[in-house]
Amino acid sequence: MSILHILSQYTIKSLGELYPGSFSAGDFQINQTKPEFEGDYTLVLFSLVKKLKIAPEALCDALGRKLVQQHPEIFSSYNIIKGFLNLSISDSYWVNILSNSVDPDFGKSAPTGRRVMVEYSSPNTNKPLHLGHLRNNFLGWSVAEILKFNGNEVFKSCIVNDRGVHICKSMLAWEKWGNKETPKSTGIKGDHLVGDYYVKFENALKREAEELKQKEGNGNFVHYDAPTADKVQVLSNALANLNPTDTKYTDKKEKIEGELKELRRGATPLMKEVKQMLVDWEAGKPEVIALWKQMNNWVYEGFDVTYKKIGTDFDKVYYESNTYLLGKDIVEEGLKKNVFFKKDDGSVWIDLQKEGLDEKLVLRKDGTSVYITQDIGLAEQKYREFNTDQSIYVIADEQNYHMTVLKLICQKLGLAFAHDIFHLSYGMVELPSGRMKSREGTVVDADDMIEEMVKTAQKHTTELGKVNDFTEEELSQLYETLGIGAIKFYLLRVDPKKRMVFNPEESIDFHGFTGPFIQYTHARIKSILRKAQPGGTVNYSAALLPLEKELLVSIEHYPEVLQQAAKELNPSVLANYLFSLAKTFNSFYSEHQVANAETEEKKQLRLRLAVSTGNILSSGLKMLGIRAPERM
RNA sequence: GGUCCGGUAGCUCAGCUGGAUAGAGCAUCAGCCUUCUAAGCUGAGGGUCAUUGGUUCGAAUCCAAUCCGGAUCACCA
Repeated sequence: MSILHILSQYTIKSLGELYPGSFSAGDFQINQTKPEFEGDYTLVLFSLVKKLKIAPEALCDALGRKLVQQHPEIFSSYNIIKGFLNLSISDSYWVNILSNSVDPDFGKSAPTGRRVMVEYSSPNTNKPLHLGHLRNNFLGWSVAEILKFNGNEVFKSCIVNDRGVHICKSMLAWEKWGNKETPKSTGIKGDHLVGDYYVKFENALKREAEELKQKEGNGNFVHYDAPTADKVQVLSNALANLNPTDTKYTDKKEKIEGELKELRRGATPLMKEVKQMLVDWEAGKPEVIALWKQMNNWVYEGFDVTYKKIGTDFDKVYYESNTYLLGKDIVEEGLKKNVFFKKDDGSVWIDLQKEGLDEKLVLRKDGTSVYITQDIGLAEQKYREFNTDQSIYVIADEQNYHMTVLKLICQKLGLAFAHDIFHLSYGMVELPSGRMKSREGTVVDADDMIEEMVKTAQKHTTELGKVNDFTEEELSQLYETLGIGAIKFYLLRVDPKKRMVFNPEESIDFHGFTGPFIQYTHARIKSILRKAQPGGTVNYSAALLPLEKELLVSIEHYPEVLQQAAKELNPSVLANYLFSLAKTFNSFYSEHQVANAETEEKKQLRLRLAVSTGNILSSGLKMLGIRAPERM
């Protein structure tokens, strides 16, 4: 049990003995005492002052006295400043926690039997992974590991978006301009090769759309079918009638121009070909299917290399080409139960206006399903296959609306798992110059990023020359450990919910609040432990020095941090803690000798501090997907 | 326009279930390697916690309004 729990329980008990009525943890607050005051933990009791009609000082004094009196093994003394009750925890309590914390599994919870699925990564197969995908992968993987450590049975899953217009774009471009080149013939990684054709397609599409714009300037609109031509007409008129003095003029103009642009793109010969290709794919046309399989396989080979490097793994992989028809039968049932309704044209909708949302389409008028329909189906299938208590979706916050709707629909359908759907929504990664846009070529490629970080690790390591005796194999291992550790930590140290700015210069820094800083601390500890190992027993009688105690307090806090990280599904809580622990250790290390301590007693204590800190750093980093090197 | 999210040091971020004088890292400046790894340590400067009002013993934290930024509101995925 943690000191916070103990404190809380004893406080409740003592209050009950001192005053009439019953008390709960909500009646007071426990904070770590500010360094400028004496004490370890501070009880904030102001909310009880009114309830008990007693002066803060008197309350603090009565409670402080009682706590120290009844539990001298825990509380050594107390003091009162401005109505805050500062409690000092006895050194023996702190020293005693070492018997638990030297265990490599310190902080691990017993199995709870709770089953959780974490869906993450979920890439499209038309282009290589970029920085945003890395945040998703690291987050999902880490959350899964944190949940495991907290006693949950976890299943990592992934839905591969392996079909659709975007893939057809790459396919068509390769067919047209590819000259049958392959990853092998070009030496280009498969996912990058396919991505290159996606870019080629987009560029060609842009040119065709530009040509259409020229034609439209000359009054030629024959490339549109009748209904689209009408729409274009309406929009063009609206554009012409905009009042330039309107405060929202530029907004409105951009919006209309955007819509016109989309219509124009849709009317290009290339888009028409792509749409035909998609129809052919759905019809199972052999040569289209063959091409699709071939190009997807190239992508998978590329992804495998990247996934292996960054340590991404799954217990279950779903493919959209297998699941895109799911959900239709659920919609049919829902229609019978009047959860959905059918419009005159045959399309099926759900009305979410009571929930403050809009009407949402679930089946097109031609009876085909849309994204959300598949998602309902897949959610149902996952539940059936894994019998989960919770299903977490790691998806960027641009899909907040979609995920709200998904959950709501499942609830309205009365599906058993509906309530257990949780959208772990994370913010997008931006560059100092703004948002990454694949169409404008401002995306940071994941493979490039990793390579650069590994090279930076190599550069630093070589300059410092501390591991010159390593073999080539050991060295390249170390470079990856450090480079990938740096980027993982960089992306995980920020609250997932918040969007974050990726600063290329800052990210390659290996000093300060970084992965390598923590890895370095771990290596230092291992270096000490190669010289001496704890032995005998800790029979500590001298007073703890400030930095010894600070370390112990931090070590004691670890299980609590893990619980919080699991509860909030937030690895940044862990990342911040590990940094703080490492920092404390480094201060301690620079002040005090461990292996050559002043006395044997101190040596034994400090060796255990080193062992415990090393364990926590290594186990914590592991849950962030970061390896802790023995030497660096 | 509706809905949702955010605004804390020059930059990137903690702190947000209300508590004492708001913290880190980077950057800047000044120190520390004959002692277990200096990818480290110690110190200094740097703040109208977007603005205004409210709630109360107490507000960066809660509420309201305003300003600024972002996301989203497809028979796309």
